[in-house]
Amino acid sequence: MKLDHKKVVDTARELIEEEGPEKLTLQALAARLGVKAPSLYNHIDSIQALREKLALTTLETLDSALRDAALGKSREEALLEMAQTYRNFAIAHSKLYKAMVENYYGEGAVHEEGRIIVRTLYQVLAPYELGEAGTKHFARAFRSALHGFVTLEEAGFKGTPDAEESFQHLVRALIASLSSYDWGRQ
Amino acid sequence: MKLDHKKVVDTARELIEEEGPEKLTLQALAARLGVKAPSLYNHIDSIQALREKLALTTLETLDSALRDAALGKSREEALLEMAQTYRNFAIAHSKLYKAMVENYYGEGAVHEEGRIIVRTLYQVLAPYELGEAGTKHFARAFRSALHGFVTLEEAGFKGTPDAEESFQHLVRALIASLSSYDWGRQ
DNA sequence: GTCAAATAACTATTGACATTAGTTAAATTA
DNA sequence: TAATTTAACTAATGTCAATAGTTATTTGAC
Repeated sequence: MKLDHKKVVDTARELIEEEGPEKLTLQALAARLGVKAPSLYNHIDSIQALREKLALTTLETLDSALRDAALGKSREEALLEMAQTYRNFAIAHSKLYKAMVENYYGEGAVHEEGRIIVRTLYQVLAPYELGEAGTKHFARAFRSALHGFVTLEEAGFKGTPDAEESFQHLVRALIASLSSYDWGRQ
Repeated sequence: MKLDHKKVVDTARELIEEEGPEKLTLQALAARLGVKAPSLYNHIDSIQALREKLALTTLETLDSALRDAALGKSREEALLEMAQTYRNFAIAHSKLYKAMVENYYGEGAVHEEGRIIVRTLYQVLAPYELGEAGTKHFARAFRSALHGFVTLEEAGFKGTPDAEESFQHLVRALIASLSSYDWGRQ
Protein backbone atom coordinates (compact mmCIF):
# COMPACT_ATOMS: atom_id res chain seq x y z
CA MET A 1 0.00 0.00 0.00
CA LYS A 2 3.03 2.26 0.39
CA LEU A 3 3.33 4.88 -2.30
CA ASP A 4 6.63 5.58 -3.97
CA HIS A 5 8.04 6.94 -7.20
CA LYS A 6 7.85 3.64 -9.04
CA LYS A 7 4.24 3.05 -8.02
CA VAL A 8 3.29 6.50 -9.27
CA VAL A 9 5.01 5.98 -12.62
CA ASP A 10 3.54 2.50 -13.03
CA THR A 11 0.03 3.70 -12.31
CA ALA A 12 0.47 6.63 -14.69
CA ARG A 13 1.45 4.14 -17.36
CA GLU A 14 -1.66 2.08 -16.68
CA LEU A 15 -3.82 5.17 -16.85
CA ILE A 16 -2.35 6.18 -20.20
CA GLU A 17 -2.64 2.68 -21.61
CA GLU A 18 -6.29 2.52 -20.64
CA GLU A 19 -7.48 6.06 -21.26
CA GLY A 20 -4.87 7.82 -23.39
CA PRO A 21 -2.19 10.45 -22.73
CA GLU A 22 -4.64 13.35 -22.55
CA LYS A 23 -6.41 11.73 -19.60
CA LEU A 24 -3.31 11.79 -17.46
CA THR A 25 -4.02 14.48 -14.87
CA LEU A 26 -2.75 14.63 -11.33
CA GLN A 27 -6.30 14.40 -10.05
CA ALA A 28 -7.09 11.26 -12.03
CA LEU A 29 -3.76 9.71 -11.13
CA ALA A 30 -4.16 10.54 -7.43
CA ALA A 31 -7.66 9.06 -7.44
CA ARG A 32 -6.28 5.78 -8.78
CA LEU A 33 -3.74 5.76 -5.99
CA GLY A 34 -6.31 6.57 -3.30
CA VAL A 35 -4.68 9.89 -2.51
CA LYS A 36 -5.16 13.61 -3.10
CA ALA A 37 -3.39 15.30 -6.01
CA PRO A 38 -0.90 17.47 -4.08
CA SER A 39 0.42 14.36 -2.32
CA LEU A 40 1.94 13.25 -5.61
CA TYR A 41 4.49 16.02 -5.32
CA ASN A 42 6.21 13.97 -2.65
CA HIS A 43 7.13 11.54 -5.42
CA ILE A 44 7.40 13.60 -8.58
CA ASP A 45 8.73 17.06 -9.42
CA SER A 46 6.01 18.02 -11.88
CA ILE A 47 3.59 16.44 -14.28
CA GLN A 48 5.99 17.24 -17.09
CA ALA A 49 8.79 15.42 -15.29
CA LEU A 50 6.44 12.47 -14.91
CA ARG A 51 5.64 12.50 -18.60
CA GLU A 52 9.31 12.54 -19.49
CA LYS A 53 10.03 9.73 -17.08
CA LEU A 54 7.27 7.71 -18.74
CA ALA A 55 8.69 8.40 -22.17
CA LEU A 56 12.06 7.22 -20.98
CA THR A 57 10.81 3.99 -19.41
CA THR A 58 8.68 3.27 -22.48
CA LEU A 59 11.75 3.64 -24.66
CA GLU A 60 13.65 1.30 -22.38
CA THR A 61 10.84 -1.25 -22.45
CA LEU A 62 10.78 -1.10 -26.23
CA ASP A 63 14.54 -1.47 -26.43
CA SER A 64 14.38 -4.44 -24.11
CA ALA A 65 11.80 -6.09 -26.36
CA LEU A 66 14.04 -5.43 -29.36
CA ARG A 67 17.03 -7.03 -27.66
CA ASP A 68 14.94 -10.08 -26.83
CA ALA A 69 13.73 -10.30 -30.40
CA ALA A 70 17.25 -10.25 -31.81
CA LEU A 71 18.62 -12.72 -29.29
CA GLY A 72 20.05 -15.81 -30.90
CA LYS A 73 19.50 -14.45 -34.39
CA SER A 74 21.75 -12.54 -36.74
CA ARG A 75 21.71 -10.34 -39.79
CA GLU A 76 18.51 -10.38 -41.90
CA GLU A 77 16.72 -12.64 -39.49
CA ALA A 78 17.54 -10.43 -36.52
CA LEU A 79 16.60 -7.22 -38.33
CA LEU A 80 13.29 -8.68 -39.51
CA GLU A 81 12.45 -9.87 -36.03
CA MET A 82 13.33 -6.49 -34.53
CA ALA A 83 11.20 -4.66 -37.06
CA GLN A 84 8.26 -6.93 -36.39
CA THR A 85 8.69 -6.46 -32.66
CA TYR A 86 8.93 -2.69 -33.01
CA ARG A 87 5.65 -2.50 -34.88
CA ASN A 88 3.93 -4.97 -32.60
CA PHE A 89 4.95 -2.89 -29.62
CA ALA A 90 3.66 0.32 -31.20
CA ILE A 91 0.33 -1.37 -31.97
CA ALA A 92 -0.04 -3.21 -28.66
CA HIS A 93 0.81 -0.07 -26.69
CA SER A 94 -0.43 2.56 -29.10
CA LYS A 95 -1.49 5.09 -26.46
CA LEU A 96 1.78 4.67 -24.62
CA TYR A 97 3.78 4.98 -27.84
CA LYS A 98 1.89 8.15 -28.66
CA ALA A 99 2.63 9.54 -25.20
CA MET A 100 6.29 8.72 -25.71
CA VAL A 101 6.43 10.50 -29.05
CA GLU A 102 4.80 13.61 -27.60
CA ASN A 103 7.60 13.85 -25.08
CA TYR A 104 10.31 12.85 -27.48
CA TYR A 105 11.07 16.30 -28.75
CA GLY A 106 13.11 18.83 -26.86
CA GLU A 107 15.91 18.22 -24.44
CA GLY A 108 15.93 16.09 -21.33
CA ALA A 109 16.82 12.53 -20.61
CA VAL A 110 14.78 11.06 -23.44
CA HIS A 111 16.72 13.11 -25.92
CA GLU A 112 19.93 11.64 -24.59
CA GLU A 113 18.66 8.10 -24.13
CA GLY A 114 17.09 7.86 -27.55
CA ARG A 115 20.36 6.29 -28.53
CA ILE A 116 19.71 3.05 -26.71
CA ILE A 117 17.72 1.70 -29.62
CA VAL A 118 20.44 2.79 -31.99
CA ARG A 119 22.99 1.05 -29.78
CA THR A 120 21.04 -2.20 -30.02
CA LEU A 121 20.90 -1.79 -33.78
CA TYR A 122 24.65 -1.25 -33.91
CA GLN A 123 25.24 -4.65 -32.37
CA VAL A 124 23.05 -6.39 -34.93
CA LEU A 125 24.67 -4.45 -37.76
CA ALA A 126 28.23 -5.29 -36.73
CA PRO A 127 28.56 -8.40 -38.96
CA TYR A 128 27.78 -6.36 -42.04
CA GLU A 129 30.97 -4.36 -41.55
CA LEU A 130 29.48 -1.17 -42.87
CA GLY A 131 32.12 0.94 -41.20
CA GLU A 132 31.45 3.62 -38.65
CA ALA A 133 29.68 6.04 -40.99
CA GLY A 134 27.77 3.36 -42.87
CA THR A 135 26.50 1.80 -39.67
CA LYS A 136 25.38 5.17 -38.38
CA HIS A 137 23.57 6.02 -41.60
CA PHE A 138 21.79 2.69 -41.82
CA ALA A 139 20.84 2.63 -38.15
CA ARG A 140 19.29 6.08 -38.46
CA ALA A 141 17.52 5.08 -41.63
CA PHE A 142 16.15 1.86 -40.20
CA ARG A 143 14.90 3.51 -37.04
CA SER A 144 13.42 6.40 -39.03
CA ALA A 145 11.55 3.96 -41.24
CA LEU A 146 10.17 1.98 -38.30
CA HIS A 147 9.12 5.03 -36.36
CA GLY A 148 7.71 6.82 -39.38
CA PHE A 149 5.69 3.83 -40.46
CA VAL A 150 4.07 3.04 -37.14
CA THR A 151 3.29 6.72 -36.62
CA LEU A 152 1.64 7.15 -40.00
CA GLU A 153 -0.09 3.83 -39.64
CA GLU A 154 -1.67 4.97 -36.40
CA ALA A 155 -2.60 8.32 -37.94
CA GLY A 156 -3.79 7.08 -41.27
CA PHE A 157 -3.87 3.64 -42.72
CA LYS A 158 -4.39 1.68 -39.52
CA GLY A 159 -6.69 -1.25 -40.01
CA THR A 160 -6.25 -1.47 -43.76
CA PRO A 161 -5.62 -5.10 -44.60
CA ASP A 162 -2.40 -4.40 -46.48
CA ALA A 163 -0.68 -2.29 -43.82
CA GLU A 164 1.20 -5.36 -42.69
CA GLU A 165 2.25 -6.02 -46.26
CA SER A 166 3.46 -2.45 -46.76
CA PHE A 167 5.53 -2.72 -43.63
CA GLN A 168 7.11 -5.97 -44.73
CA HIS A 169 8.11 -4.40 -48.03
CA LEU A 170 9.64 -1.33 -46.38
CA VAL A 171 11.67 -3.47 -44.00
CA ARG A 172 12.75 -5.97 -46.62
CA ALA A 173 13.70 -3.26 -49.09
CA LEU A 174 15.95 -1.63 -46.50
CA ILE A 175 17.48 -4.95 -45.53
CA ALA A 176 18.10 -5.75 -49.18
CA SER A 177 19.79 -2.38 -49.57
CA LEU A 178 22.49 -3.61 -47.19
CA SER A 179 23.76 -5.70 -50.10
CA SER A 180 22.74 -3.63 -53.10
CA TYR A 181 23.40 -0.11 -51.87
CA ASP A 182 26.60 1.50 -50.62
CA TRP A 183 25.76 3.01 -47.26
CA GLY A 184 29.14 4.67 -47.03
CA ARG A 185 31.42 1.79 -46.16
CA GLN A 186 34.27 3.81 -47.73
CA MET B 1 -8.55 45.34 -39.42
CA LYS B 2 -11.61 43.12 -39.78
CA LEU B 3 -11.27 39.82 -38.04
CA ASP B 4 -12.30 36.60 -39.75
CA HIS B 5 -11.59 32.89 -39.66
CA LYS B 6 -8.61 33.09 -41.98
CA LYS B 7 -7.04 35.91 -40.02
CA VAL B 8 -7.36 33.92 -36.80
CA VAL B 9 -5.79 30.81 -38.31
CA ASP B 10 -2.98 32.81 -39.93
CA THR B 11 -2.14 34.58 -36.68
CA ALA B 12 -2.24 31.29 -34.79
CA ARG B 13 0.27 29.93 -37.30
CA GLU B 14 2.53 32.92 -36.75
CA LEU B 15 2.29 32.49 -33.00
CA ILE B 16 3.25 28.83 -33.22
CA GLU B 17 6.09 29.50 -35.62
CA GLU B 18 7.52 32.13 -33.30
CA GLU B 19 6.83 30.68 -29.87
CA GLY B 20 5.97 27.00 -30.28
CA PRO B 21 2.75 24.97 -30.15
CA GLU B 22 2.55 25.01 -26.36
CA LYS B 23 2.32 28.80 -26.38
CA LEU B 24 -0.86 28.81 -28.43
CA THR B 25 -3.55 29.87 -25.95
CA LEU B 26 -6.69 31.78 -26.70
CA GLN B 27 -5.51 34.61 -24.48
CA ALA B 28 -2.18 34.95 -26.29
CA LEU B 29 -3.84 34.64 -29.67
CA ALA B 30 -6.52 37.20 -28.81
CA ALA B 31 -3.87 39.61 -27.56
CA ARG B 32 -2.09 39.40 -30.93
CA LEU B 33 -5.35 40.20 -32.64
CA GLY B 34 -6.17 43.13 -30.34
CA VAL B 35 -9.23 41.40 -28.97
CA LYS B 36 -10.42 39.53 -25.88
CA ALA B 37 -10.28 35.73 -25.79
CA PRO B 38 -14.03 34.97 -25.86
CA SER B 39 -14.37 36.99 -29.05
CA LEU B 40 -12.45 34.31 -30.89
CA TYR B 41 -15.42 31.99 -30.55
CA ASN B 42 -17.13 34.04 -33.21
CA HIS B 43 -14.59 32.60 -35.63
CA ILE B 44 -13.60 29.19 -34.26
CA ASP B 45 -15.48 26.36 -32.60
CA SER B 46 -12.80 25.47 -30.05
CA ILE B 47 -9.07 25.62 -29.60
CA GLN B 48 -8.89 21.97 -30.60
CA ALA B 49 -10.74 22.70 -33.83
CA LEU B 50 -8.25 25.50 -34.44
CA ARG B 51 -5.34 23.14 -33.88
CA GLU B 52 -6.77 20.62 -36.31
CA LYS B 53 -7.39 23.31 -38.88
CA LEU B 54 -3.77 24.40 -38.53
CA ALA B 55 -2.56 20.82 -38.95
CA LEU B 56 -4.61 20.55 -42.10
CA THR B 57 -3.39 23.80 -43.67
CA THR B 58 0.19 22.92 -42.76
CA LEU B 59 -0.20 19.60 -44.53
CA GLU B 60 -1.60 21.40 -47.56
CA THR B 61 1.25 23.90 -47.56
CA LEU B 62 3.76 21.07 -47.41
CA ASP B 63 2.02 19.20 -50.21
CA SER B 64 2.03 22.35 -52.31
CA ALA B 65 5.77 22.72 -51.79
CA LEU B 66 6.26 19.09 -52.79
CA ARG B 67 4.27 19.57 -55.99
CA ASP B 68 6.36 22.61 -56.84
CA ALA B 69 9.53 20.67 -56.19
CA ALA B 70 8.54 17.84 -58.51
CA LEU B 71 7.32 20.14 -61.25
CA GLY B 72 9.16 19.62 -64.51
CA LYS B 73 11.13 16.71 -63.10
CA SER B 74 10.54 12.99 -63.20
CA ARG B 75 11.54 9.76 -61.55
CA GLU B 76 14.70 9.81 -59.44
CA GLU B 77 15.19 13.52 -59.90
CA ALA B 78 11.63 14.30 -58.82
CA LEU B 79 11.79 11.97 -55.81
CA LEU B 80 15.11 13.41 -54.67
CA GLU B 81 13.82 16.93 -55.00
CA MET B 82 10.65 16.09 -53.09
CA ALA B 83 12.60 14.47 -50.30
CA GLN B 84 14.88 17.45 -50.00
CA THR B 85 11.90 19.78 -49.95
CA TYR B 86 10.14 17.71 -47.32
CA ARG B 87 13.09 17.87 -44.96
CA ASN B 88 13.73 21.55 -45.66
CA PHE B 89 10.13 22.30 -44.80
CA ALA B 90 10.30 20.33 -41.55
CA ILE B 91 13.47 22.19 -40.58
CA ALA B 92 12.36 25.65 -41.69
CA HIS B 93 9.00 25.27 -39.94
CA SER B 94 10.00 22.92 -37.15
CA LYS B 95 7.55 24.26 -34.59
CA LEU B 96 4.72 24.17 -37.09
CA TYR B 97 5.64 20.66 -38.20
CA LYS B 98 5.66 19.57 -34.57
CA ALA B 99 2.23 21.12 -34.04
CA MET B 100 0.98 19.28 -37.12
CA VAL B 101 2.27 15.94 -35.87
CA GLU B 102 0.64 16.42 -32.47
CA ASN B 103 -2.72 16.76 -34.18
CA TYR B 104 -2.10 14.10 -36.73
CA TYR B 105 -3.38 11.20 -34.70
CA GLY B 106 -7.02 10.39 -34.23
CA GLU B 107 -9.83 11.02 -36.60
CA GLY B 108 -10.90 14.31 -38.16
CA ALA B 109 -10.06 16.04 -41.37
CA VAL B 110 -6.31 15.62 -41.07
CA HIS B 111 -6.74 11.89 -40.87
CA GLU B 112 -8.66 11.94 -44.11
CA GLU B 113 -6.51 14.51 -45.89
CA GLY B 114 -3.23 12.87 -45.00
CA ARG B 115 -3.57 11.21 -48.34
CA ILE B 116 -2.85 14.36 -50.32
CA ILE B 117 0.88 13.83 -49.98
CA VAL B 118 0.45 10.22 -51.00
CA ARG B 119 -1.58 11.37 -54.00
CA THR B 120 1.25 13.63 -55.10
CA LEU B 121 3.67 10.76 -54.70
CA TYR B 122 1.44 8.53 -56.82
CA GLN B 123 1.77 10.92 -59.74
CA VAL B 124 5.54 10.90 -59.54
CA LEU B 125 5.61 7.13 -59.20
CA ALA B 126 3.39 6.48 -62.20
CA PRO B 127 6.26 6.08 -64.73
CA TYR B 128 7.74 3.26 -62.67
CA GLU B 129 4.69 1.12 -63.35
CA LEU B 130 4.78 -0.54 -59.97
CA GLY B 131 1.17 -1.57 -60.18
CA GLU B 132 -1.52 -0.57 -57.77
CA ALA B 133 -0.19 -2.50 -54.79
CA GLY B 134 3.45 -1.73 -55.48
CA THR B 135 2.77 1.97 -55.80
CA LYS B 136 0.85 1.96 -52.55
CA HIS B 137 3.57 0.12 -50.70
CA PHE B 138 6.35 2.34 -51.96
CA ALA B 139 4.44 5.56 -51.37
CA ARG B 140 3.77 4.55 -47.78
CA ALA B 141 7.38 3.52 -47.32
CA PHE B 142 8.76 6.73 -48.78
CA ARG B 143 6.51 8.94 -46.74
CA SER B 144 7.20 6.91 -43.59
CA ALA B 145 10.93 7.31 -44.14
CA LEU B 146 10.70 11.06 -44.68
CA HIS B 147 8.43 11.65 -41.72
CA GLY B 148 10.34 9.32 -39.45
CA PHE B 149 13.68 10.87 -40.30
CA VAL B 150 12.72 14.50 -39.80
CA THR B 151 10.97 13.61 -36.55
CA LEU B 152 13.92 11.73 -35.12
CA GLU B 153 16.29 14.36 -36.43
CA GLU B 154 14.40 17.03 -34.51
CA ALA B 155 14.27 14.84 -31.41
CA GLY B 156 17.79 13.53 -31.51
CA PHE B 157 20.52 14.06 -34.02
CA LYS B 158 19.65 17.56 -35.13
CA GLY B 159 22.69 19.66 -35.72
CA THR B 160 25.08 16.77 -36.20
CA PRO B 161 27.13 17.47 -39.29
CA ASP B 162 26.26 14.16 -40.94
CA ALA B 163 22.46 14.33 -40.54
CA GLU B 164 22.21 15.60 -44.08
CA GLU B 165 24.36 12.73 -45.27
CA SER B 166 22.26 10.15 -43.43
CA PHE B 167 19.15 11.58 -45.02
CA GLN B 168 20.65 11.42 -48.49
CA HIS B 169 21.55 7.77 -47.98
CA LEU B 170 18.08 6.85 -46.76
CA VAL B 171 16.42 8.55 -49.72
CA ARG B 172 18.84 7.20 -52.28
CA ALA B 173 18.63 3.68 -50.90
CA LEU B 174 14.85 3.74 -51.22
CA ILE B 175 15.00 5.19 -54.71
CA ALA B 176 17.53 2.53 -55.71
CA SER B 177 15.18 -0.12 -54.37
CA LEU B 178 12.72 0.86 -57.09
CA SER B 179 15.01 -0.98 -59.47
CA SER B 180 16.57 -3.64 -57.26
CA TYR B 181 13.61 -4.64 -55.10
CA ASP B 182 10.23 -6.06 -56.07
CA TRP B 183 7.67 -3.83 -54.40
CA GLY B 184 4.85 -6.09 -55.45
CA ARG B 185 4.46 -5.24 -59.12
CA GLN B 186 2.95 -8.69 -59.81
C1' DG C 1 13.07 2.30 24.01
C1' DT C 2 12.90 7.34 23.50
C1' DC C 3 13.08 11.46 21.17
C1' DA C 4 14.34 14.42 17.21
C1' DA C 5 14.18 14.70 12.41
C1' DA C 6 12.53 13.49 8.14
C1' DT C 7 8.67 11.95 5.42
C1' DA C 8 4.23 11.93 3.35
C1' DA C 9 -0.21 12.81 3.74
C1' DC C 10 -3.78 16.54 4.15
C1' DT C 11 -6.59 21.30 3.33
C1' DA C 12 -6.69 25.67 1.36
C1' DT C 13 -5.33 28.72 -2.14
C1' DT C 14 -3.49 30.76 -6.43
C1' DG C 15 -3.15 31.52 -11.21
C1' DA C 16 -3.62 30.00 -15.97
C1' DC C 17 -6.60 28.11 -18.97
C1' DA C 18 -10.92 26.97 -22.12
C1' DT C 19 -15.47 27.71 -22.35
C1' DT C 20 -20.35 29.59 -21.70
C1' DA C 21 -23.93 33.09 -20.67
C1' DG C 22 -25.68 37.31 -21.18
C1' DT C 23 -25.23 42.07 -23.00
C1' DT C 24 -24.37 45.84 -26.21
C1' DA C 25 -22.94 48.21 -30.21
C1' DA C 26 -22.01 48.05 -34.98
C1' DA C 27 -22.86 46.44 -39.50
C1' DT C 28 -25.72 44.36 -42.83
C1' DT C 29 -30.01 43.72 -45.20
C1' DA C 30 -34.94 44.01 -46.31
C1' DT D 1 -35.04 53.64 -42.14
C1' DA D 2 -36.08 49.72 -39.36
C1' DA D 3 -35.11 44.92 -38.30
C1' DT D 4 -31.89 41.47 -38.00
C1' DT D 5 -27.64 39.57 -37.81
C1' DT D 6 -22.91 39.84 -36.36
C1' DA D 7 -19.05 40.44 -33.42
C1' DA D 8 -17.29 42.48 -29.80
C1' DC D 9 -17.47 42.93 -24.64
C1' DT D 10 -17.76 41.67 -19.27
C1' DA D 11 -18.57 38.30 -15.94
C1' DA D 12 -18.53 33.80 -14.38
C1' DT D 13 -17.58 28.61 -14.13
C1' DG D 14 -14.90 24.52 -13.95
C1' DT D 15 -10.62 22.17 -14.60
C1' DC D 16 -5.98 22.16 -14.33
C1' DA D 17 -1.00 22.31 -12.13
C1' DA D 18 1.34 24.00 -8.52
C1' DT D 19 2.52 26.07 -3.81
C1' DA D 20 2.07 27.10 1.17
C1' DG D 21 1.26 25.68 5.50
C1' DT D 22 -0.21 22.00 8.73
C1' DT D 23 -0.26 17.51 10.98
C1' DA D 24 0.44 12.73 11.74
C1' DT D 25 3.43 9.03 11.00
C1' DT D 26 7.63 6.89 10.28
C1' DT D 27 12.55 6.55 10.57
C1' DG D 28 17.01 6.69 12.73
C1' DA D 29 20.47 8.12 16.18
C1' DC D 30 21.58 7.62 20.86
